[in-house]
Amino acid sequence: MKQVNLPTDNIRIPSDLRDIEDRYYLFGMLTAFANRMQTVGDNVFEEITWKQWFALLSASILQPNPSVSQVADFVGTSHQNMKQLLLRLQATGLIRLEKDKADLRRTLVKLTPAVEAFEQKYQQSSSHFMDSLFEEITDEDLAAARLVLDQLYQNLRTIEKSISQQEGNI
Amino acid sequence: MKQVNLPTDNIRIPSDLRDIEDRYYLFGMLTAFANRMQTVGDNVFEEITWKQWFALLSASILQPNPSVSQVADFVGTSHQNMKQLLLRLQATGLIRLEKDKADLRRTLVKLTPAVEAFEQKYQQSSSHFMDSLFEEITDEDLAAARLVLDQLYQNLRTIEKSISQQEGNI
DNA sequence: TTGGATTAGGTAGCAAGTTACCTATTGTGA
DNA sequence: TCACAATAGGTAACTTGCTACCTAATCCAA
Repeated sequence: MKQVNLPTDNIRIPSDLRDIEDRYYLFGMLTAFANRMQTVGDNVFEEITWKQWFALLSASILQPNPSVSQVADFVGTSHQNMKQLLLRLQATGLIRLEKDKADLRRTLVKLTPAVEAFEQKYQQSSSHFMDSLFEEITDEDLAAARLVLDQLYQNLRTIEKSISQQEGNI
Repeated sequence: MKQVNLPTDNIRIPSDLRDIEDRYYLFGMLTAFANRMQTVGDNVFEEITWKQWFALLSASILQPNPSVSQVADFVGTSHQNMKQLLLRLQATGLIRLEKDKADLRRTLVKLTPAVEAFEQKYQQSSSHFMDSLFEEITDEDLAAARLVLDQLYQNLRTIEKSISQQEGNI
């Protein structure tokens, strides 16, 4: 049990909570971060939301020609949700959804040339945003945090798989 | 630091995640983790969702008598959203929403005695879940990751405030 | 003490997420 | 080759999240 400083400005933390376990603290921190990240991130771009930007980034990482489900898996959401999100993204003209002629089940996510202009438009502001977000965090800190999060994510995937196997057995 | 370029149709994409800048990697990891955490977490409890559990935990941390907005701020969501979530939580009987007689604007979040039985019911499975999630992560790792996430969260709050100030000036 | 600022919350509309269950296509082994 | 499993996605109903904008209660300073 260690000392905990809960990250809130306008909420007084009762002293009996100093003993929260680090694991739960990390947990709450990740949840609150994800929640607030959406709010803040939606202010970075005019045309698209923060989640749409992350789907766009993911699709670009997975080029060439990822399917809807591949992007969904990369982002960590269901294919149903990703499809809806990608349809909205397609409406902005940044991507194009195309049936794969080689496998009629798949829908491919293709980036359009509009992405280049989009990227140029936000190059400065997005890198400024990243600089602000990672201010005072060194490369060493980052690398250390990355190791822990990698392990955490791997463990989560393991749990996820054991759950879906259980359900498959019913 | 490597440059991240959002690709157009004719730009080659790094196929390996290790080529991505650490900051973007951490970013994507946090997002994917939060997404998958909801899916996995919803399997931990029968009666309530993962988000509802986190709201319940937050309300218990903020006792005595936090308001809806205080819980919302702690969790990192809007008060409108938190109110809806707490209404569903109230329907399960674990909390009670009450007008504050001393300040008629506020709605207080009170835990009911049912929480105790709830905690007992899930004591084993939830601690087993935590053990699985943090497997092979040492206390030192945890502490290191926590320092980074604390700084990251603090930076995010700073950006959040500068945004709301900008909007206030319009 | 009154009038403006602040704070708490309500309403509405939409984006993003889930599970459950369905169809269609593709892959595979007897 | 043909039945069946696996894969990709569609539909529906629901929870969780947001912003914009509203009212009501409280606070505070002239």
